[in-house]
Amino acid sequence: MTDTAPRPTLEAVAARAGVSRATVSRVVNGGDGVRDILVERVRKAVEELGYVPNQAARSLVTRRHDAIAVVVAEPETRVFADPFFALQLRGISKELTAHDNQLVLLLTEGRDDHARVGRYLAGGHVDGALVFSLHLDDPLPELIQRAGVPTVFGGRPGWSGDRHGVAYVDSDNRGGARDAVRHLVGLGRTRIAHITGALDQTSAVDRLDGYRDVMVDADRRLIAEADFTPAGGERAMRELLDRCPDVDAVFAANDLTAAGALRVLRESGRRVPDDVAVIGFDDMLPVAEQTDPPLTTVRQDIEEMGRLMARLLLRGPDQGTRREGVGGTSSSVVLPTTLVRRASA
Amino acid sequence: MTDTAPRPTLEAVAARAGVSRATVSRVVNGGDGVRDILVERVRKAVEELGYVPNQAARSLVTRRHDAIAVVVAEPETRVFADPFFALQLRGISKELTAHDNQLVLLLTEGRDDHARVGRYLAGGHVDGALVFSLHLDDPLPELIQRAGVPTVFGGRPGWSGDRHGVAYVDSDNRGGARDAVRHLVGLGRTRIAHITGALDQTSAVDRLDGYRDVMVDADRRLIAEADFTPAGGERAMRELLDRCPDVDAVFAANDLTAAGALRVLRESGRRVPDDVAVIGFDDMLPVAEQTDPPLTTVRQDIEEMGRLMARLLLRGPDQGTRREGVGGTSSSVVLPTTLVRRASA
DNA sequence: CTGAAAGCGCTAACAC
DNA sequence: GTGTTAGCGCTTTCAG
Repeated sequence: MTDTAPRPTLEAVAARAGVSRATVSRVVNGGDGVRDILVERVRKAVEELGYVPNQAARSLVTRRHDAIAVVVAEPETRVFADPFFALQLRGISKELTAHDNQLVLLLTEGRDDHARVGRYLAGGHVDGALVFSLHLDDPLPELIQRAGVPTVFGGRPGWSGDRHGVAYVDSDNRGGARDAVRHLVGLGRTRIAHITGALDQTSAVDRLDGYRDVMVDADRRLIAEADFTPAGGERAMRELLDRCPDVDAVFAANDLTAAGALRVLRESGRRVPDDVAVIGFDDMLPVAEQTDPPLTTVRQDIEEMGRLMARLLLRGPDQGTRREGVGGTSSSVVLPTTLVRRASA
Repeated sequence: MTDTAPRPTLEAVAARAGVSRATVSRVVNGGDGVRDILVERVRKAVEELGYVPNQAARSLVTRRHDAIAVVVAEPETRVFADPFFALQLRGISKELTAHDNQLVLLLTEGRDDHARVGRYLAGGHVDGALVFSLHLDDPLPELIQRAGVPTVFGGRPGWSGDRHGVAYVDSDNRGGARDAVRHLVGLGRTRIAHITGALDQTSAVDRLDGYRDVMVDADRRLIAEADFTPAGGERAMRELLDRCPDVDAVFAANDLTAAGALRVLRESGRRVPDDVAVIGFDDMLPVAEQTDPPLTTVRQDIEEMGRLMARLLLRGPDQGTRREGVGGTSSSVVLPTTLVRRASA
């Protein structure tokens, strides 16, 4: 578990190149202000010896780590049941790699883990953190703020009294929801229902708000609460059918939920989209394309969200739009969504 | 991006507790051989100062990092389209956390990334690596071996001439496939087809072998090659229907493929399982439970695979079953699979 | 433009 | 048991 072969040090390279350690260091770190001849000699020595800088030693003096933590709160299995997380990670990874940063993944399962993560972040092991805060009452954001690590959140954090200058990247959930519902309206539907997501997550709340924006004085019975799962979607759809048999369209908070609704609709003998039009959210391919009929849905560019989070963090908190001041700056970003038309609406 | 507040050092704690740095160090690292009174005093000082050890300084001298790299080769989007990866990661994370190790995630997208990963691993930043080698011709394993980092592979690595003593964790793909096909046979089916996965991955090859184990002299036309995707499944199913209209069962290399096959079967007017029984592989819940009818499939415990990989790595290469010798030891593990019966077969 | 020297914060012998 | 001491490998003033 320890290093096997004793790796060459700066010293060794210096000796071989016939220069001082300082010079080698300079060359290794960008090599400005060193004569070309020496640069060449050092490069050669590095090559021959297979020298790789010792990051620990470097960090010790620079106090930087070129590493950022990605914290994923994972109380539910749900997030693992969809590729959301993986895609976001991919975007993050790409951006970090481009900036020579490492990605330290911190998965939390429960209360105990919060403390662990807090400690780790406070321990100054990383230069920043990317945090996915899934629930309104999540204690993590608080802990992290206290750890004093530059942070960007994935998805609008929902803690009460939004702190000043929290940086986050989110999809335009509300706008996307509006587009979906407007599309339904454009189809001539009048009894448009909404199956919500888990309302302790801002994305669910925002999508509900978007629905309400369009359906200003909608029948309250047209709103059924679910939790982003297929099972929840089925349950909600049954309720809906029960309360409002005349429903002619459903906007579900995500694709999984929509898939559940679809199934219940079919069972009940309704044809989609003829009798009831259905729209989902996410455009989670393996789900949206496989349903019967394929799902019309609101797409968000998940990978891009990840990339942006990383970019925002690496750029640092000082480059926001507003002037620095109380509470810092930290511009946040909200990405647009697009409606993807398939057969269900 | 740098540390903000100057954190207290061992020195500071020592001063406050009125002891030497060495004593504080001892207490911090397990505190054996220190008088209880002093332990107490040190603990208090640590608490009051909010002392957290500087990992860089520690690594510099111990040459350990308490960090392992997880390398995921990602040439295809496929892997991201299913929760496989996330589940495995979760298992790994749990085990590492339990042993106070950090998880450094390395995602590779293409050729350039290989070099980067190789350099990182060779750089001695981590104590070991967990590698998901997806394709037979993947250059990564080679690179990694050369880097001289203890490594455990996820899935049997497929490079020609299997090197001595490569540690890996895999599912019993072959056995699982056998179970599936036997189940089909038990159902009285005689024209049992197989839709393969991408045959440049050992899992696909092993599943095909399992099929052949049971269908010893099967009609060759009953085997159609696909690539683990739903689209591939559709294509293969069409071929199959074309070549052998009398097919009465299909064992697909994974659930996604099975889902595609299911769709084509329905289109063609076949009833499942009455006319054609279908079995998948993976038990990828969001897919297997959502198909119509729900999929009978071979389940593998993915999270456990991840956990085992980490355990194997942390335990070190010296504790294998065999004696140490040329090529080391490194016991590998193959996990059993179980058949999950749903409606499709 | 280059080298010498002083640590970064910690652990691990080795004395006491 | 506890303290003293010598680095781990690197960056970075500061001289030259």
